[in-house]
Amino acid sequence: MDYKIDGNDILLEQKDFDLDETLDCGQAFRWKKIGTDCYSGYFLNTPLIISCEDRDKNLFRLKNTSEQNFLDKWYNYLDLSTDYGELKKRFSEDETMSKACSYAGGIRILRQDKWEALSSFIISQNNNIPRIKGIINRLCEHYSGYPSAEMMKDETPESLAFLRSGFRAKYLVDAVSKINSGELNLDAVSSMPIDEARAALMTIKGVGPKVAQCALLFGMYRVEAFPVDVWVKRVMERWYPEGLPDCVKGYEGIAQQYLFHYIRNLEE
DNA sequence: TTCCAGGCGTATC
DNA sequence: GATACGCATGGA
Repeated sequence: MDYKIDGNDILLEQKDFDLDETLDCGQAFRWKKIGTDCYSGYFLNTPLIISCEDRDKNLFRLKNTSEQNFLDKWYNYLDLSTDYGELKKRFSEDETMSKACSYAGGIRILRQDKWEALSSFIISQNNNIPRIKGIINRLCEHYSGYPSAEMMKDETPESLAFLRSGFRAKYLVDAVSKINSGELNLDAVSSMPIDEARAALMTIKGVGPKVAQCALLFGMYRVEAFPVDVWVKRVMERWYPEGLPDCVKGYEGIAQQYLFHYIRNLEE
């Protein structure tokens, strides 16, 4: 990771980073493509416009970003402390993983907010990505930013009708209620042993194994969490009927992102 | 029109 | 514990 200040912007040189593969791959739902290799989005309610200036030189521009903002927020959010080149090398001992890694080599796991990831993946169930984005967009427009659970304390399934989120509204309300009552503390969950953390999240109505694993992986950077959705189920049946290879051990969640992207595009 | 989407709750066995 | 089915909504 290397960067310099350029006027009001940060110029970042970063390998193993592709904006489409990282910001528009179904792990986060608030990034919008506003140009060629250019996205606009948020971490919590801090906005960012980021573009790739030179693909050969791995050069990215974070617009209107102070050095402090970059180091305090975006360095962590974009997971710049993790060497994905090293991970891919390790994963590539396995033939299928090797193909998946070279197919979408610019994937990174975003270190998202706990509540935003949990609530986003509650909304994601039995739903498609464009509609998930639409629902989250309506939520953020209504609240002028992504609302905390505290801000949503008075919501009911009826008051959330404007989201047009269908049967998922009551699940959001249950999550809000358990967090505000203190029955569930996401900071505490994030440091629990993985099985315990998953079980705690699954006390929320509408949170099953898949949503819990996504909340752990994308909201709490628990990279050993392995969400199995319809696509990853196909991956497992096709290539790993005996289970995942040893070379991804401890980083199953990151491997999952490569595999998810790989099989989705393979079957399109 | 019917089918499906980064699943889960419930009923039934 | 396994399996079948309904679920809100909207795009294909």
